[in-house]
Amino acid sequence: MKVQLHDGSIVEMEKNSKEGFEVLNHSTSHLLAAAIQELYPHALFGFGPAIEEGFYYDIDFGDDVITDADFPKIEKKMRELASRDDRIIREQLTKEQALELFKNNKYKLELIEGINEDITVFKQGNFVDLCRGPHIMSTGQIKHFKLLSLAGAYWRGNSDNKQLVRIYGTSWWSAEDLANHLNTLEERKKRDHRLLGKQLGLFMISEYGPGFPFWLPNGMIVRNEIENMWRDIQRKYHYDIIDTPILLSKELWITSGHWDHYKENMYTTLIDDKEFAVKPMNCPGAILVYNNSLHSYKELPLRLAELGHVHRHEASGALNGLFRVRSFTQDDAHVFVRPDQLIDEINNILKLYDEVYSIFNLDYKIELSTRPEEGYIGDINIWNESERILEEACRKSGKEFKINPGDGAFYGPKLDFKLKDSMNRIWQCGTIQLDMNLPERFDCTYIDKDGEKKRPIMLHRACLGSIERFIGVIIEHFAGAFPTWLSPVQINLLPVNNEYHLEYTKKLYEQFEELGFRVEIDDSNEKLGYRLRNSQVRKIPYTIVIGDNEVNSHTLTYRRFGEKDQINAEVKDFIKMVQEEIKTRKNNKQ
RNA sequence: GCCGACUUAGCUUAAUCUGGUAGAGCAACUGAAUCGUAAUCAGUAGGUUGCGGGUUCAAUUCCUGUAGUCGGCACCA
Repeated sequence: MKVQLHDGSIVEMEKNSKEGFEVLNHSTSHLLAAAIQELYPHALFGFGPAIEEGFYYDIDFGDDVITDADFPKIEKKMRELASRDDRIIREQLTKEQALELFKNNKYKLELIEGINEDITVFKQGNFVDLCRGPHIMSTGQIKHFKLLSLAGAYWRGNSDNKQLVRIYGTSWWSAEDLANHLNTLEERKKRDHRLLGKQLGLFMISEYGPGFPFWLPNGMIVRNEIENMWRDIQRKYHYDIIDTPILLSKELWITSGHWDHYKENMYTTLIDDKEFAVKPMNCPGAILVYNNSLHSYKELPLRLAELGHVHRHEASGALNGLFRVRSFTQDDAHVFVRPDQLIDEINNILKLYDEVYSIFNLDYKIELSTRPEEGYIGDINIWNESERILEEACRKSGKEFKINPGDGAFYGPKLDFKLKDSMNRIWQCGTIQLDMNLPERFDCTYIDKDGEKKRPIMLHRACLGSIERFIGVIIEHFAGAFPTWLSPVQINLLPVNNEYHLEYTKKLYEQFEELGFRVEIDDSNEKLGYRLRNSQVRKIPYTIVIGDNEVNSHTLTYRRFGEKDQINAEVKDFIKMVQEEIKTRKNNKQ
């Protein structure tokens, strides 16, 4: 494909590359704007860029009201314009020419005022847009697109500005690619954890507690299994487990600095006329535990882990299933280390994270955020040294790694862990943050070899992040079909005939229950096909059918979720297999 | 919080545009069929149409307020 750039040159580009896709979508956003201009002559245009999986355009429709019911009409106009195959023509303007051309569009004028380089516009038919490109050569190449949704978006991303109407769409080179993409969107919808959470009885959110999830029995099993795994991991990596109060005095939050920076997101209450706050973070609690006793340099690193139940007042519009809630539990830990231990400790945590993410078959990449230019606290030598250590440790991990210069918090550099799920979506879950602030504020110390009091470095680390959110992620990652160790029900026993085969089935049930398997019998008065279907709908890992053959041979026949194969097995072999799967927390993809 | 849309039985939804006693499928319950790998048949029950106010002879339908949800935006020290 040929592409025209900002400087007017025309280059060859691979159609199916990321860049090629972006150019097509960017040009499609112009086509959208051109169609809107014809249909709604008073509309003013803001930004219209390509994004990861498509494009959008921000538009001020004035008094016209647009709904997604208008999409077919707009798409039709877009097709009509595309069929004219207008050439897309780049023109370079002086600032004065540009200001004159866009004199009726306050948004473009604002943009032009801010441009110091060459100003270019791209024209197609009657439509002209301030744009630095790149674009395709003519509109006729735009054939396979769809408008997807409509949303409000602040002009230039600033909530003090007016909201424009943002129209999202996606554009592809072939009908097949478009269909595939729409399929993926459908598949993601089917996997939506809110939908599956309802279908599988995992959790609920009541209108009496927006953002405060309830765990239903099935979801509680998943959650408990994850917490058991968490406990095993903390033991293995030599963490001490603690628990700290949910309500603590306001004074503490003033000392920690949270009150100053965060109070609008904190829930507060009065106890005997004294102000208390519900913890939005666990750090101060952990520090009180640390400061509860005197520490020798020999005790470090001291690793305090906590399933910390925190509450944060999130804006009502931000709430989203388990992904964004007001009450959640962090798999939190605070590690107090001597500077000379930092490198080993970071490696220890990286190893821990890798082990946990592997359990769920989640690949990940790591990002390092370094010291902000201004407003940071702490010794610059510690900053430099710790950034070097973090970078070195990450590079050695062999994972995809990136540095975000200046993105660190004011109190220390951090690592973020971005997980990639089975639908290629990225979720930020884990973090490791160095903190040079709180140990100072709370005067944390240890007694060093030389008998002097020294300041430890504190590391905040959460691997899953929020348990609630993480469960949301894996519901979608596994499409609700949990690995055996996590499944609310692991085995479903179906007697073919509820009279003749029930006795043997019950014996198996008792045996399995004795072994700690989560097992059910479905002897309801329904045909086998009906009960089997139910078992599949509930995504139970093993469905076992017991009929004459099994009763006579003292065996069982099982079928794995999602598979057609019927496997006849000795009872003891089946037990061994399932036990192994649970013990090793085997995931479905292994 | 902001923009927009939505809210009907446990769930999925029809009727809403054009006002006239809310209709179905699944699930539940009852009965019959006892069945070998994704839905057996018949029947019963289930609704102050999110909540409040208004317009109207009459409101699920129109207007308005409010809560929640959804899509985004902003936010996530």
